[in-house]
Amino acid sequence: MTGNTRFAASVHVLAYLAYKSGAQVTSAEIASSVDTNPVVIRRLLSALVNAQLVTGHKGVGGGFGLASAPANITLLDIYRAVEPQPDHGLDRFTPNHKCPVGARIETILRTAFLKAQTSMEAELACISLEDVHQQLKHVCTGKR
Amino acid sequence: MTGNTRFAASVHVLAYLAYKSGAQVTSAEIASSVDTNPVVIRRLLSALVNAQLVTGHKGVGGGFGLASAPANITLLDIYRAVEPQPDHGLDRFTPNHKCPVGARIETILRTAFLKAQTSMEAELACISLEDVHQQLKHVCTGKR
DNA sequence: GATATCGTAACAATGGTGGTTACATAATTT
DNA sequence: AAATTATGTAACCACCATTGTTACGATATC
Repeated sequence: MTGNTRFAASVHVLAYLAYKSGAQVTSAEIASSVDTNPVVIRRLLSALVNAQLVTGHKGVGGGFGLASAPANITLLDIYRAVEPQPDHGLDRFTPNHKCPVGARIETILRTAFLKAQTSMEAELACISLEDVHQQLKHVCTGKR
Repeated sequence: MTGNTRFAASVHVLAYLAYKSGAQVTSAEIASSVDTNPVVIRRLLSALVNAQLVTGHKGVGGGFGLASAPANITLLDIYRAVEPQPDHGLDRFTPNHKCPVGARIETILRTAFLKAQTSMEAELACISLEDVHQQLKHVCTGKR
């Protein structure tokens, strides 16, 4: 186990919206696809609406839909919408500054982590929701 | 906050061993530099010994030392020694397989996460403990 | 006005993380 | 061999993030 399921679930949510292209989809319907509680989905959608990846409407016939074409939404957009800025534990890592190593290691680690993070994000930026949508249609899972 | 402090602390530990080049260093001394409990340090060192990055010796005059030259140890080696294989929450993410999206999204996400992870690890592989050691000596922190 | 739906607070259950104590094991020194 | 020093690791605790759940107010449609 590592990390939370927010990013995975959010990609699922947006993939589902792409799959239902254009329609207004309720949190209950999405929750059924993700197999979780509608409130959990609405929490994610709240962040996604905030990031302007999704639009939501209340009331009868309401629900959620993509705010942009799938080709214009990358996994990095989704990642940034629902994940806090990762720090690899640096905020809880408080070495002894009286030690020459402890005094300087944080700066060095910060630089290294930033490089790693930037590289990972660049990879996520290369994958669009449209790519995911295409794979959804063509991937043969070989399961069941 | 994101993630644990094991990787950051482990890099600190190895940087400290590089700093004390060759000497046998006790877990208590390292703990003082990291500002934590010696048992926490020994837990990390246990993993690092297992990964053959460090050697340890019991008894009077015992302690720990690097198993290789700093130039031969990369941050990726350290990362892999102390962090479990990250899955971005995929093991707890169990969508409804009766839904066409839920049935296929896991495979797609696995592929995407693997790309991102591989990219990040490649970046960590580019930084050696020797690099960190050099920075330790030259970095001007500008603090205080 | 009734109904459907979102938005969000509040709370519980679970599990990971880090700190601490305790103690067995092993190596060195005398 | 006995004392000392240090590792190795189990056990336990406190803390916090994550997720699921209930509840309920707000809002849009019919």
